[in-house]
Order: sequence, then structure tokens, then C-alpha cells
Amino acid sequence: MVIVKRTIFLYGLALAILVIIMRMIEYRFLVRDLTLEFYIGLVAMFFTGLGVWVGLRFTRKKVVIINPEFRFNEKEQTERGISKRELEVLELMAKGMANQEIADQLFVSLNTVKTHSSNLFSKLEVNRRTQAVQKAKKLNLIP
Amino acid sequence: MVIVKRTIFLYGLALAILVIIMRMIEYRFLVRDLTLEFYIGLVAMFFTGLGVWVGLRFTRKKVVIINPEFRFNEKEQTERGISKRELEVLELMAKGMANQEIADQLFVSLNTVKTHSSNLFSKLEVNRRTQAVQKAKKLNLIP
DNA sequence: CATCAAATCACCCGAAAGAATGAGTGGGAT
DNA sequence: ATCCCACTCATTCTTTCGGGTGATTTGATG
Repeated sequence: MVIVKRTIFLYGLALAILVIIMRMIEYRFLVRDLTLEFYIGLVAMFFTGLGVWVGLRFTRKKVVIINPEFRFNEKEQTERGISKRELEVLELMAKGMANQEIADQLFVSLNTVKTHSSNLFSKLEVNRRTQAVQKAKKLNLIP
Repeated sequence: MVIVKRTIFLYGLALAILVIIMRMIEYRFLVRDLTLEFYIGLVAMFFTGLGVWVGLRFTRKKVVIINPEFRFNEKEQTERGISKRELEVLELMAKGMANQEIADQLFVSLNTVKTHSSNLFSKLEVNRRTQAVQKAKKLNLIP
């Protein structure tokens, strides 16, 4: 998981930078009394945001809700060679999301989403997202 | 959103407690040199965790139910002022047809179809055909 | 170790979709 | 007769899609 390593690295880097900034601010404002709370508040806010991002970034397993009688057709998926990622894209596509929105949701680039959807279309033998959603529903790949 | 308020409250509380703890530690260890980095590291870790938790907490799904048998919702149609022609376009749209195909099917021009779909989108409060189809199904305007 | 599939991202380009605006026509209602 | 409205179509412009191609990285598999 190089991406994990990279994230940890970035995390450490952010921490280091923050410490430096704090140090710089410290020498100028330590005389005042609000410093500690102020620092902590800043750090807390920043890392809360970071935490949210990290949390979402590595939590792609989501609980999607379904209509009562839906049985996922694993056979179709394997026979057509549809990957999990492609399925994820398909699901978001079925929600009416644009490629860019899907990209944001999955934390990947627009181009990646395009690649996935393109492969998906050929595997589903369609050439439009609306048709893909339709066919996927018919094949019980999505609820 | 009472749950959001509570979370904000807890957030503030955590912040306050942290400040207090920091203060307490401060008076005992400020003499040493590791303090600032140490503090920041602690705060950062804590709030990163909190951020992850918050991020996950509010990213869980909502339930959508799909309807087995179809009863056309006339009320929605009239309330939203959707015309018959717009409905026709909507139905063909739901079949995954492109605007040009719809135009050919209805013996009108491409521009006309675009106009209809545009009006349809605003009446359905969406801005993409996929979303329109979705919403129309939810509103029982199409099966 | 070599190989393969999955996932990621990039670049190009043409086609389709959508937003905004304006406008002409015909059928009902008043 | 006049007014309203659905329907029709056009033009312009911007954004999004989708096809095609190629590249890198990583995990798994043999």
C-alpha cells in the first residue's frame, strides 16, 4: 500500500510544517495569553479536517440500500469481467451523478472515472450511461 | 439536525478538556523543550481520530425504496405542470435513448427535444437526464 | 522472478448534452 | 376576436460524454 505510506508521509510533513509555523508564531506572540488555546484550536481544526478526509479516503466500502427483493447477480459480473471499481462507478452513475461528481466521491481523477465507465460500457455492450444503468438493472447488477 | 448540534457541542467540549489538560501539563513540563511539538502531536493525533470518526459518522447512507407495481401519479404531473409531450420525451429518455433518437421517434427536430427536456429538467428540479429519470421514477411519473 | 489484471491518470478529439434566448404557429378558452 | 399555452424550431455557447490510446503502479499468481 504505497498510498498508505504516502499518506503517512504527507501526514508527517503536515505535522512538521505546522510545528514550524507554530514556532514562528510563538516567538512573536507567546507574550500574549491566548496563545495556547489558539494554537490548539488551530491544530485541532486542521487535523479534524484532515481526519475527515482520511476517514473518507479509506472508507470506500459503503452501505448502499436496496429494494427488498434484489439479489446481486454475481454470475453476470464475473462472466462480463466487471471489476469492483467499475461496479462502484456504475452504482454512482445510476444515482444520476456526473463523472466529475463520481470522481470526487471516489477520490480519483475524472480521467479514471472515464476509463472505468468506458470499460463498463463495452462490458455491458452499451454506449451511453443511461443504457448502462438500464441494462445493469435488468441484469441485477444494481438494485 | 439535533445530532449535528450535539456533535458540535461534544467537539467544543473535547477542545475545552484538551485545553485544560494542556494547561495542566504545561505547568509541569513547560521547562522542558519537547513541549510544543509534543502538544501539537497529541492534539493532532486526537483530532485526526475525531475527524475520522466524524467523517464516518455522517457518511452513512439513507434509505430509498423502489416500487414494484406502477400507478401513474397524475397529481405530480399537474402540480409540476408537465405536459404530455414532455412526458413522452421523458419516457423515451428513460429508455436510454439519445436526444436525436427521441427526435426521430417523435418526428420533431433535435432542438425541440432539447427544449422539452430542458423544461422537463427545471420542472423536475434536476439538471441531468439520468437524474430526471431517477426522480420521475420516484415520483411515479414513469414505471 | 516473470507475468497478468486491476486501478490509476493523461491527452486528444469529436459528439452529445444542456443553458439561455428568441420566436413562430395553432387550438382552446373567454 | 383575443389571449394563453403547448408545441415547435433556431442559434449560440459551454460543459460533459465517450472513444481511442498509452503509461505507470501494485497485488496476486504461477
